Order: sequence, then structure tokens, then C-alpha cells
Amino acid sequence: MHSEKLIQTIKERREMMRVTQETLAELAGVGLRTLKQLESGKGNPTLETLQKLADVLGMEISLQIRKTKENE
Amino acid sequence: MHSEKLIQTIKERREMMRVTQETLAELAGVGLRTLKQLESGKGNPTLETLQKLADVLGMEISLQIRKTKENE
DNA sequence: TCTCAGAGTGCATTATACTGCTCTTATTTG
DNA sequence: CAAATAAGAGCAGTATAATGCACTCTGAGA
Repeated sequence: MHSEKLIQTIKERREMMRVTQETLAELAGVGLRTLKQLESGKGNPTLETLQKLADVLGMEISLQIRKTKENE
Repeated sequence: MHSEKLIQTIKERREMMRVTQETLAELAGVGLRTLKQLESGKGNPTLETLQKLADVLGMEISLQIRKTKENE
């Protein structure tokens, strides 16, 4: 999963949960500005930031062995 | 997957591939110091750094919906 | 139309990730 | 033992992530 895709997933998941950036930022404990930048594709977030967001969104970051040559 | 676990996975994968920190750092295009810090549990890497390392290690970062209440 | 909510952006500051250089500490090998 | 290899850590500079504040823009609703 590429960075952009990964970030996009966060945004999609947030929208799916009908949560605003502001609410997610508060719940996750990250700055609103940080989340805004992230979602608008500007950032290169730290693992910690990603983890906090994923946590609130009921998601988890994982590192897996890449399968052959996937269509992605 | 927690940050520590995720980082540990990188280290384990590197060792499994019999590659030194120096070589991995070079191949991935990250500073040796950065990798050292990371593997010794000191860091909070950016997504970009993780991505570069995962890439060389033949791994990929993914964000998935957390399964119920896993034992981890 | 006016208002409000939500998202995106510019600017500035602070914290810290990234990096190189150097030294130390095993561990291995001659 | 001496030398080479690999990993960890201190020090210091640079780049940039994280953050707040204020502003703009768009769409929904009164």
C-alpha cells in the first residue's frame, strides 16, 4: 500500500464513520492542522501520528511480506 | 500491529535476509544513523522512511480494519 | 441572501526526525 | 592478541513534522 493510498484510506474511513476532521483530530490527540495537511496529501506523517489516527478509526497498521506482483 | 512490533518486524526481516544495517540503509536510501536509531527502538519514523525500508525488504505497509479483539 | 459547518491553505513557531561523524562495545577471524 | 565487522550511542546541524491562528471557499439550510 503506497503512502497516498494509505492516507486516502484514512480519509475514506473517517468519512465512512461520519466523523469530521475536527472530531477525529480531538479523539486521536493530534492537531487539527496536522490531520488537514495529511488528508489533503501534503504530509509525511510519523508512525505515531498514523497510529493514533488508525486507533480511533478502528484500524491497524501492519507490515507484511509483499505478495509477488499484485495489481496494486 | 503496534509501533514496536512493526519496527521489530523490520529488524527481524532484515536479519532474515542476512543484510547489515549499513547495506539496508544504503539500498533504502535512508541514513545509517536513522536505521540504527529505529531498530534500537529510539525512533518515531516518518511514513516515508518506513516505506523505503519496507520496499527494500520486500514488504508493504497496509492499513486494515481491526479485527474484533485480537490477541495482540 | 445570510449563516454555519466542514475542509483546505498561508504564516510562524516549536519539537523532533534525519543525518554525518566519531567513539565504544561485542563478536568473529586470523 | 590484533584486526575487521556490525551494532549502539553522544554530539550537533539541517530539514521538516506538528501545531495554532486566521483566512478562504464551498455546500446546505433557514
